[in-house]
Amino acid sequence: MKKSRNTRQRGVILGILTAGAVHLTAEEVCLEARKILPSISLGTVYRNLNFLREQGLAREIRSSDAGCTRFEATRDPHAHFHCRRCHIVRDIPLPEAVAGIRWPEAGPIASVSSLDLHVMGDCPGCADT
Amino acid sequence: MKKSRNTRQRGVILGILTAGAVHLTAEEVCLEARKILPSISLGTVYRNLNFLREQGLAREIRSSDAGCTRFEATRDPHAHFHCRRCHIVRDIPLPEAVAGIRWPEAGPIASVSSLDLHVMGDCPGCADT
DNA sequence: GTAATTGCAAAAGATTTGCCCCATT
DNA sequence: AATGGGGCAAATCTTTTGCAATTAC
Repeated sequence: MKKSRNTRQRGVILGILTAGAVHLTAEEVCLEARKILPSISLGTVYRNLNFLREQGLAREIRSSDAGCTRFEATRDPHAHFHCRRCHIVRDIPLPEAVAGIRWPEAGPIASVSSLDLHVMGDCPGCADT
Repeated sequence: MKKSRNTRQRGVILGILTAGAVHLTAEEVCLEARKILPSISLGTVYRNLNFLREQGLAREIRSSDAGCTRFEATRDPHAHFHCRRCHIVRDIPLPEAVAGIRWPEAGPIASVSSLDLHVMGDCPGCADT
């Protein structure tokens, strides 16, 4: 693994992703980080998000729903729920039925490294309206 | 539903998406379309892809893997397999286990409108290498 | 004839990159 | 001291949009 340094910026960014189960855009991470390091630049945020992703500490989330890429800290396997009305993204448990699938059953797959499951629908708040 | 016209461009684009289980970027759709309509513009391709999506005839696919958005014609529910090496995207059957889930079991969900399941891994060709 | 749609080019976003300086090791 | 990383700005890439000309109905 490549040599890397423990910069203030990198620590802050990882801290932001780790605090709470948030799903932030790069820009949101940057705004958040500026509360602590007012001069951090968006370029640095992107560079670190990519770095953290390569290290396996962060993941990208892209739904077919919301516009741009969001990031989260890597944690236990889980799925994402997207409310099609208010566009909130929430973690939901990965149903056991999914976790238990023997994937090669599903066709031309030699081996599986990860899963992305997105569930689109209405959240309780929006469904009432 | 809004009034709409049956233009040559729109027909060609839908034809491209429908032919074979392809997953193309907007640019690829444009190149393909130019074999038939040499002067079609990328803007028109985007406009039509969005139109077809709103009509429910096409879907966007965004993986956390490959770079940009791909499009496919709407068909029976299925999942997507992404080879992390050659970046091919293939349809795979949606496992029954997933299709059968009672989603409200999964937490704060009032109702579900659709699912996106992406499986990342190696395809047989790449696994040998 | 009318209005939706196209082609083109400019605009808008999102993300990456070059360069020079600073800070971690 | 050496060099990975940061800040800034320019460059890239993808997608959207304004507008005048065109075409389906």
